[in-house]
Amino acid sequence: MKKKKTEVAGRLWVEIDGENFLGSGRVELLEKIEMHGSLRKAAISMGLSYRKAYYAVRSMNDLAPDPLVELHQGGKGGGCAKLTSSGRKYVLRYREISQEFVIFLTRQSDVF
Amino acid sequence: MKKKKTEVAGRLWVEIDGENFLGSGRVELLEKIEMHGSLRKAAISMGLSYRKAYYAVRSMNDLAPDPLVELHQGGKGGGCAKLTSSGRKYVLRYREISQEFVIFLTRQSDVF
DNA sequence: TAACGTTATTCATCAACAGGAATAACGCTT
DNA sequence: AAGCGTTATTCCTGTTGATGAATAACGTTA
Repeated sequence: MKKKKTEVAGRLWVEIDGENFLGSGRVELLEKIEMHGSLRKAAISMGLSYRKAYYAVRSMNDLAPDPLVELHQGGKGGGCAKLTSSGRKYVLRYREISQEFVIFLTRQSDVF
Repeated sequence: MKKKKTEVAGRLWVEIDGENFLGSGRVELLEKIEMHGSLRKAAISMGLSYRKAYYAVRSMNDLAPDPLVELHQGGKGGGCAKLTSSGRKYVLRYREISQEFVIFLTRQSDVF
């Protein structure tokens, strides 16, 4: 008989007023935006369609009290996307709870 | 400005060999099976199609070392479905980690 | 052996989602 | 004023998943 590997898995996200606000995908997108300074390049770099990325940013900005991303069209380079300080804070906070979650899952897996 | 309610949410499940084994829906199904002694009645009672419930039981029995549910067709009453002692143990274990998870989420929400 | 209510399985259909294509809008640069 | 590369938006289409319908298989009971 084959040895079976059992583990407790899960997903974690943040809701505002019951709506999806932040998950691992969106956080990764925010990180890529900071890295590239462009929404289009950020989307492409993580294999995401531009449209989906755009709607994600729209949704985050609409839900939060302050926008996480500033979008500028036109101008030098055609436009740009910048993470606000508020956006950076959310990324940091999400990374923290994400790490706690990994620890939680590991502990639960051990005693299953 | 409207007050916004922010909270950390999540889903939890158990995998065996990387495949979905137990989640909240399946556990509820197991409880209903124990309650009704019939897979069909269990499915209907929780607004699930019989087929989906059947495949769920199939999947669980196939993945675990021992079956969680015994299915008998024909005979008195047309057939029956019974939770095994192994199945009962999984339900209990899942309830435990599920409670821990609620505590975890509450704590994370408080400090977000 | 006919009836019964369940388990077991296949099929067709419909809706929701994902994704790409195409294009407009924008503002700085030259 | 033309060019550039981005942001902003609409449209269409293929795919996938969910769902119900229909029916076979089964074994006890009367």
